[in-house]
Amino acid sequence: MSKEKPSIPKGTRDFGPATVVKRNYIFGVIKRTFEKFGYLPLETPAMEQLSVLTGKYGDEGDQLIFKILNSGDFLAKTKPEDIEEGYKHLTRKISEKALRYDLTVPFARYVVMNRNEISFPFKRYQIQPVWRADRPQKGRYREFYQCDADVVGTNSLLCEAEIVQMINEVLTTLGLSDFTIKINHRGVLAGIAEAIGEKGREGDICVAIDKLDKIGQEGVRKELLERGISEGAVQKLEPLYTLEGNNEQILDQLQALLGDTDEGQRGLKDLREVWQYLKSLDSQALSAQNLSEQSRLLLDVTLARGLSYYTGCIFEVKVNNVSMGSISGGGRYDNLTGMFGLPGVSGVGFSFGVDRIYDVLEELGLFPSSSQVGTKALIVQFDKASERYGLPVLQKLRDAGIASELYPEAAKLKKQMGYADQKNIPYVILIGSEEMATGKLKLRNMEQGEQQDLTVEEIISTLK
RNA sequence: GUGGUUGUAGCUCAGUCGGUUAGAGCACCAGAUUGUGAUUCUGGGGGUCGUGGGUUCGAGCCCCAUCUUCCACCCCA
Repeated sequence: MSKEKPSIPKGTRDFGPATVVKRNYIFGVIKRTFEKFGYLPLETPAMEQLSVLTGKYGDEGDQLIFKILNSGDFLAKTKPEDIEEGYKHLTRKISEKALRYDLTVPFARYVVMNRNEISFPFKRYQIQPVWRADRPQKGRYREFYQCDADVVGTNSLLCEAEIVQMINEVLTTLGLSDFTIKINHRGVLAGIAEAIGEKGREGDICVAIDKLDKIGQEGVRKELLERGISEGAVQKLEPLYTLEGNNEQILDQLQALLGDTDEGQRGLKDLREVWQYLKSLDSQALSAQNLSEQSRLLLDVTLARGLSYYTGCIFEVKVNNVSMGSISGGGRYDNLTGMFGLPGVSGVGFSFGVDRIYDVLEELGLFPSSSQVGTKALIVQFDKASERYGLPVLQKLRDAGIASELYPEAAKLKKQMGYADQKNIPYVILIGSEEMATGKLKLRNMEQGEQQDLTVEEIISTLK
């Protein structure tokens, strides 16, 4: 092998300065909103014990966890028989750590480890990358950021209502107006399964009906039958796809259908309570009208979500009229900490997918110019004398809060001007012998190509 | 994990049936212009054709493997 061309792993990306600036704008909006609702920041390690992560995301999820090979002689404890027992067995022998798959499970782990120091309800937000050994696709990366907000230690459905409020606030602040917050409840799904005579089969039913908008009613029917749901049950299920009316009317219809199932009862009661809270909060999610949906908050009985730890309300957010999957999702999990030996702590949370939001804002041209930062003025120098003269000027500009730089060498003017041009610096200040003599510096406006002779103070007041 | 797709200059892409020295635009560098960028003109540098094998007198082009890209599925932010 001769010179090796450098590369980065599949599904990962470098972020150039322009991209980071825009991403930070999104992070900023999300952070400010979370903090406004009383959530505090938390960070956890990039890697967790493998045992903390396995079994929390289902079999599919376990396969997508990036495992970290034990350091040193990772084969020291293995025997030839271990290989024959298959990769799952072998994995436990050679890997004890893994990259985090999401932020919710590490959060639950943190809560359990710090249960005595935390006062409940505990509200935290967390913005960090997560890793999935998935095959990359549009909007799907192997390393991506999640922005989670969770609250544990209360069953109150005010939390669910506030999640709706936060989603609405973040997305509208980012300039999005046509999006749908879908909400459903695991209890409703369980109640449906029971009401159609397939109690306990909601898992299979969910996976199938979740695809309704993609593969259509016939496709779902086929998949349900393949999964062993009876013909009669499928027929009873199908009227649910096309429930008519607004959210409250749908709730009433569901009441009639599932009212006598315990789980259905529980789900509907929760959902009604969420609506009640949102009404009292005068929520925009109830009042705002979308272009493409009748309501921004939409009760959708076909929303299922894969993660197996959800037990109550579940959410998913879709921006309408863009080619992008969901940009946010979450739900209530009653027993996540129970897996780590702390039962009886209910939690609810959700997550924004920044990478997807970025792509959506880019597609819709919604990044404001104010989200661009950069140098405002470049001081051009001709020689040592002008550099010496320029240094205090530079400091004065910075003291005045003006982002500025002095070109660090007496390069050709063409080169220095070109530098300003390329970095999109709007003003250039020229300090030559004439300027030093008069104290009037040349301020050149790079967009208009005009320049005027001004004192440092005049320049500062112009640029401020 | 399954099926397909992509890779040629820093970037976007041409490249005929397998045939001599692989091209263009943009970008970059230098000069025209010793105190003025973006515009104009002139010149210049830059390629192991993703990588490794194979077929052939001869491969950017055909075959195999591998990596990467994008897409569909599974699943998901």
